[in-house]
This record gives sequence, C-alpha cells and structure tokens, in this order.
Amino acid sequence: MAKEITSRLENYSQWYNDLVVKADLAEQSAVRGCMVIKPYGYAIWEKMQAVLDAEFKKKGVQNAYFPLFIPKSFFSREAEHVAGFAKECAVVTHHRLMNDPDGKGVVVDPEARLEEELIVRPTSETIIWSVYKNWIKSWRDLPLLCNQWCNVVRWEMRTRPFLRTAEFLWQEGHTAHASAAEAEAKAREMVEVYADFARKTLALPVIVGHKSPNERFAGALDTLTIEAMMQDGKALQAGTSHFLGQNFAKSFDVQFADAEGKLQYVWATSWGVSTRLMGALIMAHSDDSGLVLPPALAPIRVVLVPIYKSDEERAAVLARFEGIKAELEALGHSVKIDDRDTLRPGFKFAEWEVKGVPVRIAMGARDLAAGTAEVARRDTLSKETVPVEGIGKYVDGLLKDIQQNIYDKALAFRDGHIRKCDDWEEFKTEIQKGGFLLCHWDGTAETEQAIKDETKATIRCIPVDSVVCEEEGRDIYSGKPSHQRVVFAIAY
RNA sequence: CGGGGUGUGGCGCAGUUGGCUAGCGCAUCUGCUUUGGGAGCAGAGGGUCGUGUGUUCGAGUCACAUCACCCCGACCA
Repeated sequence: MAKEITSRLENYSQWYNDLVVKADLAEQSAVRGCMVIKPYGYAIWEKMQAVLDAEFKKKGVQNAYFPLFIPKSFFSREAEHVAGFAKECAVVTHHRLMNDPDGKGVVVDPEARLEEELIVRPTSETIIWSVYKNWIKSWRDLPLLCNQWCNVVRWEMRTRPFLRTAEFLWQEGHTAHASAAEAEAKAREMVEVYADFARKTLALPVIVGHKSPNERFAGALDTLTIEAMMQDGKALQAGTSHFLGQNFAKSFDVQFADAEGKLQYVWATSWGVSTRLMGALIMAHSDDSGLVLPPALAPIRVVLVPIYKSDEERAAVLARFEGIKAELEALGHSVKIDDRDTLRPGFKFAEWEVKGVPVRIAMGARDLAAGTAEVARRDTLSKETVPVEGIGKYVDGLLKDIQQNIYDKALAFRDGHIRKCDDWEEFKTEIQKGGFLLCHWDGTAETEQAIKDETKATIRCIPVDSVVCEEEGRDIYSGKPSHQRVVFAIAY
C-alpha cells in the first residue's frame, strides 16, 4: 500500500479519496460536489466544534441560528458582496412539484413560481444584518456577538473533497460594535483564536496575516487569515476573520444611538472556519499508513487490541483492558476496546492506523504472563513494551508527547520550505517547487495580478506573526520600493 | 463553459486485427487449519459488458447518437 500511496503524493485529491474515504472518514456523494461525512469523520468535526465553541464562549460570543434562505433583495444590498458571490449561488425559484401530465414522473409545478427568488446562503452576512437592524437601537445593545454553526452552499465551478465542496459545514461569527477600533480588535482577536486552535488542537503551524486587497472577502475592509502549508508545499487558507467597517451597517441601515444620543452606523466583523480544516489535517499530517490525528482532536485517543488463542485468554486480556481503560478515562482520555471477535490483530492494527488513532495498546498471552503491554504510537509508528503497572501515566505522557511531536514535525517541514527570494527569474522556478517564498511587494494590485498571471502564485498574506520581516527592499516583479516581505505561494 | 479520459459481477481492472462458454484480483458464502502486523488451503455463488440505433454470419470489441462519472483549466473557504 505504501508504494501506491506515495506515488500519489503529488495528487492529494486522489490520495484522500482512495485512502481516507475507505477509512470511513467521508465519501463523496453523487450530488454535485457534495460530501457525505461518515460517523468517524463527523466525530472529528464535532471535536473541532466543541473546542472552538468553548473558546468563543470565553470571548462572550453566543450561538444563534438564522434562515437557510435569503430573499434575493436582501442579498443584493451590498454591492461588492453581491459581486463576490453572485456567480456561485443556488437559487430557489419554485415551491412545489407535481406529477408530469405526460406521466413521466415528477416535474416542477409552473404555477408554483416564487414571487421573489430565495438564495441558499453562501454566507449569512445579509440575512443576519437585516435581523441585526431590529436588535440594535442603542449603544447599550453593543457589542453584539453571535455565532452560527450551519451549512452553506457555494456553487463552485470545480469542487474538491473537503477543500471545496458545494455544500460545507462551518461556523460564521458576526459581530457589531460601537467603534471601528473595537471591531478591528475583535477581528484580530478572533483570528488569534483560530491560530491558537490550529496550533494547539490541530497541531497545524499557521501564519497569521492580512490578505492583500485582491484576496479580501467581498465587502470587507480588511481580511485576516491563517495560512497553513500542506505536505506538497502548497498553501491552504485555513480560516479568516474580516473587519467589515460600516459597509453592511450602511447597506442594511443599522444605526445606534450613542451616549450623546447621536445616531451612528455600527462597525462589523465576521469570521469563519469550515470542514476544510479536515482537509488541512489530512494533507498536513497524514502518511502512507493513513490519517495521523493529533490527540487533542482524536475522537478515540487510545485503542486497545486483544490478542488471544482461546476464550480464556480473550477473557483474561479483556479483563485487564477494563482496568487500563478506567485508568485512562480517569485521566480524561477517550478509549476504545476493540473486542471484535471476527477480525485478527494484524488487521485491526492496520485499520486503526488508517483511522489515525494516536496510541494503540496490544496485549496477548506473553504480556499477561509478564505483566506488560505493547504500546504503539501512530505518529512515529514505533512500539514499546511497558509494564501494565503505571501504564495510565505512561500513556498520558505519551499523548502529550505525540501532540507536540506532530506539531514540531509540521513546523519543521514548513520552516524548511520557506525561503526569501529577491530575483524574479529565480522566483518563477522556485515557486513551482512548492513552499512559501518571502518576497518584497510594492503593494499594488497590478503587480500582484501580473505575478499571479505568470506563475499562478498569490500573496497568501502579509504576515503579522511567525515570519514577519519588515525591511526595506525592492518589489520582486516591478522593482519599486517595498517596506516588508509578504508570503507568496501556490494555493489550494 | 472549454480540453482530455473512463463506463465490463459489490469494489478495482484485463479483454489482441470483431470469433465460439466474457476473464483476473479483492470482497462475499461454506468447511478445516490459523490468530504477536491487513491469514492459508479447498470449494461455491454472483455479470442482458452505461443506454439506444446501426454495420456484420457473428459485437464487450467497429460506427453514430445519447447518458453518467472522473481528471485538467477559468471561479473560490
């Protein structure tokens, strides 16, 4: 299998279709570009939700839910926003079906045309701001901090599993503030929440930075992003946080009376991460044996596999496992005893490796006699025989070590694939090899576009942490003066 | 929407210049032996070859049409 998978590293979409789909993470549905997420995969998403939700609550954000359908008139109020999303919207035009008069199945009832079409939300700014208008009257109502977990639909020309599905799950936060400074701070605060989550939970090193105007969210004054590097050196935008200024407040007429009683437009932010993060996980950490899940995210952290030749041995091992399980659960770790009787140990080992379970403990007759167990770690695929006595503490430490190791490995890979580049000819060849190039940019959209047209590389971000290098230099393409290097890469 | 490609048991594929009974691997079922890295042996079941029309003594194979899916590009989280 390893050889087969390795030969596909150049084409990750092939890879996770063949590997991870079979690993029960997800499967593609026949519905155009949509994805079925199977229980094991969904458990990973639920874990992401749980961790993020707790962070949001700490920041005073509350969950709410808004309608799936957006009347076309709402949608069209913010000009830039419409321009940004118009080409990829699913539109509801009718509300009823009928039997085909010619007896050929079911057809749309032409009588049931809607007076106003409904847009299936590609994002919820418009409907949320039309609701916020009624919620915000006074400075006392601010800040308003809501988040929504939901699905959205974007009718992309081309889809890719996890990275760009027509329908995807995400969270979108939408906040309203009394001042520009407060909103900008919020946008920055939330991108830091994402960065922290990516680093600590997903073990994914990310670079935080501003998007260039070309790459900004439609309708935003500033877009902050976390950018990750995949194992093929391509960049993946893993989350964004937008400072929307007063654009939506003005379009939807959301004003508040300040302390002096004067009417002012509110300042807004929005921010979101999606099931794309699952794609990021797969592409950043997986190896030839399958998925590698950081313990902080794994739905199952430790799997126990019994090895036996008789019912007596089986019972004895499983009895020991119950003790180990209780010990680990007391330390806060999720444990699964794989007591399936029809499958052999070797098969189970391979299966749990494909699923990315961080630690596997195997125990057989030899171990029973010696009072030991075999502990295997997924990240390095190494094994060690340890005494059952104190195994809980040992595994507890091991899990922390694995979490750190996965991050360190990804970080070392990323740092090994970031380099400065000051020569345009060199840039053109280097960028195709993958990785991030730190280059001077004159700040103009024209230069950025020209570079994109010639190389497909885009400015991933103007970094504000991780790889900041503010220094004087000359634009790699135009030669005009520049004050800071930015991150260029080919992106998914 | 452009450019390629693929449709053959549940899955993955082979099938030569048209030829007689359409094969192979995996999976499935039965039995025995196994069980510390994806088991071995023996046997069994399962396909109107995407669909339609045509050419032919004869079509999985050729022609035309049609449908579906995949890949590459433009768009994007």
